[in-house]
Amino acid sequence: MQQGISDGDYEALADFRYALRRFLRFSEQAARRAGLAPTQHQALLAARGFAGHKCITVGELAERLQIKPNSAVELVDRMEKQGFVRRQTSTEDKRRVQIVVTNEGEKLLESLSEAHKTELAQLAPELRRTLAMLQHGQG
Amino acid sequence: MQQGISDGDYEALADFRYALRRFLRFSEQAARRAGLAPTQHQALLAARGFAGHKCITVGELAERLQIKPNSAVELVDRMEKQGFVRRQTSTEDKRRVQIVVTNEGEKLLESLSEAHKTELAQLAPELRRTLAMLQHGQG
DNA sequence: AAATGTATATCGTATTCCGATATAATATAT
DNA sequence: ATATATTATATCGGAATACGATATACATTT
Repeated sequence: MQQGISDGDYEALADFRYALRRFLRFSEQAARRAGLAPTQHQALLAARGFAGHKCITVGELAERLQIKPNSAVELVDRMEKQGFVRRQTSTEDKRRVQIVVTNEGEKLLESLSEAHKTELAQLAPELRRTLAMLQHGQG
Repeated sequence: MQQGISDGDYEALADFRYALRRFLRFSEQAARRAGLAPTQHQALLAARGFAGHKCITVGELAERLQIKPNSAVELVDRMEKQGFVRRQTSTEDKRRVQIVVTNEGEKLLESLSEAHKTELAQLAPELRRTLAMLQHGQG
């Protein structure tokens, strides 16, 4: 069989999506409880977790969040207004704007990240299971 | 250390989110190309992949998509209008409304599911890697 | 049969992403 | 060096969709 979708495949795909949705919903609610819009949380994480501690730029943020650059601009607007990040125009290339996470932002992110690490430990088995089901069938 | 978030944890969490975002974006675009809103695609999948071939109800759909029941109602409204599903009030409990996928819906879902199976085969290693990084550190 | 509970439906609202467009800075070509 | 093209960010109006509050129909309990 070169492709072809079986009942088991549909079920695995559906279960995988369900596990993802639960994770994303947990994440949304945790962020909201912390006073952050979900995407703001993800932006803080993208900034803080950007490889090698370089400051992320607006464009790079857009890529990491898979949104359009103009949407990233608006996202940073909102976060800056609430004091979670600061803008800093790059000295090398003055078109670029780097995003600096404030102490307040950092604090929120740390607490959220602990919760996420815990939650992911719970959900990882189900994610792995459904992925494996898709690839090796039978479950 | 009983918890505590390291640089590596932030990076793993961020990379995991990035992989998820890319998958979700792929999925969105594939659905849109097929003429489906992303959530409609996921609803079709949830209906078709619902364990044991029972017809999914509006409320169960809401649970599988992790949205509120009234949002599921609206989603089904839109899908019904476009001819991807039909409503069928349950005979056992006339409060419940079962969602029947039409041939057209089924056809779209099959083609999308093949694409998703392929794409997930690509992305699974990165998902597994970032999950493992979070739990066993060192990458 | 009255009261309580559950499943779906309706409607106005809010959030956020996007496309189109503008502006500033840099890179390239002549 | 200067005109042109490209890249990065910003602005704004519009569209989609999920939500809360509320309504209705059916079912269950007492």
